[in-house]
Amino acid sequence: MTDNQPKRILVAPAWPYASGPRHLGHVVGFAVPADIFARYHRLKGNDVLMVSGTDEHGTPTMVVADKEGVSPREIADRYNASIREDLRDLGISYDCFTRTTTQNHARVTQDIFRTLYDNGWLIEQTALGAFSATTGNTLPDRYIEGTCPICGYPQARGDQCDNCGNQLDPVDLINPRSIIDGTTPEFRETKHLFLNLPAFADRLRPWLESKTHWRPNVRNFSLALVDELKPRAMTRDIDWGIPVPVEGYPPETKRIYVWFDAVIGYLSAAIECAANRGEPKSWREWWQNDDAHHSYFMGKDNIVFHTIIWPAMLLGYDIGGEIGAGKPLRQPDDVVASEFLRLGDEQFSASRGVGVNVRDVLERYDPDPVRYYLTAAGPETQDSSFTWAEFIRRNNDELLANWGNLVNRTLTNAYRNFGEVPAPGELTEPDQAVLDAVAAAFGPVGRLIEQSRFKAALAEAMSASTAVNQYISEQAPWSVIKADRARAATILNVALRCVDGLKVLFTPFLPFSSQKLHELMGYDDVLSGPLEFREVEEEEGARHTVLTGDYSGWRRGWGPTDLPAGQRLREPEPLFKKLDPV
RNA sequence: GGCGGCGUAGCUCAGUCGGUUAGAGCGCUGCACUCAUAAUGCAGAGGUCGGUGGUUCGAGCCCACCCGCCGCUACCA
Repeated sequence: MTDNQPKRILVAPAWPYASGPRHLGHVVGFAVPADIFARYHRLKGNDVLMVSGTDEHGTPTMVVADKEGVSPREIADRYNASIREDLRDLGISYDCFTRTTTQNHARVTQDIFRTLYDNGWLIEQTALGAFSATTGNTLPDRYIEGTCPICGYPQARGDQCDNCGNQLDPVDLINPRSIIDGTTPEFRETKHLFLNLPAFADRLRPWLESKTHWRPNVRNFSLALVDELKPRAMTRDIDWGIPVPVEGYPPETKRIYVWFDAVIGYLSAAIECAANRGEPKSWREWWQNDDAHHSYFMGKDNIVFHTIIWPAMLLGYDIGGEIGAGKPLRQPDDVVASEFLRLGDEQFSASRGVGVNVRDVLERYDPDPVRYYLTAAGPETQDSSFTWAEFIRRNNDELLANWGNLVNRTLTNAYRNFGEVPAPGELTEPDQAVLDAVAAAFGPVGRLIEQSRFKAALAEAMSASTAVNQYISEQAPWSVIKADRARAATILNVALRCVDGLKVLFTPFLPFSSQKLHELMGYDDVLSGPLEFREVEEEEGARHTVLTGDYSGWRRGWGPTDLPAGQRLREPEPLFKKLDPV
C-alpha cells in the first residue's frame, strides 16, 4: 500500500448485534478505528468500500423478543434503526450499512452454505442439546443455570461455574433451569451440520504465521486456536435465522447459525452495495482482485470468527458456487482487534446494565470529542477505562486547548485584520520550517493509520498542531502587525496554510470539525459531508434502509493544501465547546 | 485447572532486534505572553520500570519463581 496506484480497500467493521442499544465499548472496537482507516484511504485516493450492517439473527434477538413478548423481527427492526442512527451521528462513513435480514443476504448465505455442503465441508453429527420447555427453542449453555455438580454452588452457569471456575456441561447441572423463564430445560439428541474446521488447520496455520504485520494479540491468539480445532455446528434448533438449504433441515426447527451468516455479510453487503449503485458486478473488484486489500475491525471477542471460521469458510467455498462463479474470494489481509473498554473499573456489560450508550453520549456531546476520546484513550493494545472526568479533560485540555485553540487564534487574527487569506511576502526560515513540519506529518500519520496504530497517529497529528502553536507564539503576529503589516500578513498566511494542512490531517479522526473548519477557511466544496439513509427495495416490495453517503464528491488529497491567498474567510467560531468538569 | 495478557512519573499510557543520562500527553512549580474558549510558549520538579533470583560485558525489555489485576477457554456475542 505504499505505491501511488489507487487500491481497492475493503473496510469491514464487525456487525453490531441488533438485540439492544450499542454502547461505547462496541463502537470503540469496530466503528471508530474502521472509519479513521476508511476516511484516510479515501483522502489518499484509494477506492474504499466500507460495508457492514446489523446482525439480526440468532438466539440473543430471540431471547429479547421472548422477554418482551414480541417477534424477533420487531426487535431487529427497532435496533437496526437505532444503531444505524448512532453510527450516522458518529460519522461512521459506511458505503453501505445494511442488515442481515435482506433477501440478498439470505441468497448469498445459502449459496455459500450449500456450496460448502456440496464440497463436503459440512458434516452431519448428532449432539445432546438443551431446549426450552416453553418455546422448544435451543437454550445456549449460558442461558442455563443450576447447582454446580463439583462445588455445589447454586447459581452455576451451563458452561462454567462462576464459583469454582470449572468448565461444565449443562447436562451435568443439578436442578437445571432456564434463566429466561425458570423452567427446566429438556435435553435431547439433535442433528446438526458441522463445519469441518480441523480439515483447514494445515492451510490456516501457515497463512496465520505469514501475517507478521497483525497485532500480536490477534495473531498469537489465532495460532493458539488453530492447533485445537474441532468441528463446529453451523445450524441451530431455532426458527429465527436463514433457512438451511439442505434436505432434512426444515425451517420450522432448524436455521443457519448466526455467526455463519454474519461473517458472510461482508461479502453480501458488498454485493448489495454494488447493486444499489447500479453496477452489480463491481463488487468483484474488491472480492476477486489480487490487488485489493481487506481490513477487518472488531473487539477481541470476535477474533476467532474472523481469523479461523471465516477464512475456513472462504477456503471451503473455494472457487465457489453461484456467487464465486469460478474464482476464489479474497481472504482477510488484516484483522484489527481492539481490547475492551471498561467503565471506570467495571467491565461494560449490556446484560448487567453497565455501560454508556452511544445515544446517551451523542445527545449531550458533539461527535468529534467522542471520537477523539475513543481514539486517544481507546483500548488499542490493552483494556482501558472510560470515565466522564477523563472525557471532559481530554476535550478541554487536549483537543480544545491545543488544536481548537490553534484554529481559533489563527482565524481570529486573520479574520479581524485581513478578512481574507493575506498574501505572503518573502518567507523566513521559521516560516518555511513550520510549513515543512506540517507537510512532513502526513507521512508518519498515514503510515501509522495503515498500521492500525490510531492512537499514535492521532498523537502525531496533535504534535504537528503543537509545532504550529509554537510558531505563532514565537512570531506573535498580533504584536508584529502594529509596526509591520506586511510581515504580519506573511505570518498569518503561513499559519493559515498550516491550519489548512492540519485540517486534512485531522479529517479521518475529526470529520465534523474538519468540515466546519473547511467552511470557515472560505472553501465552498465538501471535505467531509453528511451521511444519509437510503431506502432499498427488493423483491415483492420488501424494503430496508441503508446508511451510506456520497463520498465521490468529497475532496481528496492526503497532503498539504494549496490555500489561495485572497480567499475570503468566514467569521470564526470555536470548533469545540469547553465542557464543565463533572 | 489450561492458555494468554497486564503491572513503567500524581493520572492515562509509549517503549520496535536487550545497548549511551527511561519517553509522551495531562496534572504540578516557576517564568514569558496576553492574539486566542485563562486557551499558548519556555524552563523545571517528579520514576530503585510490581517483587525476588538468574542469563549477559550490559535487561524495563530474555529465563524462573512469587504478589496483584484481567481476559479467553469456542453452539453468548
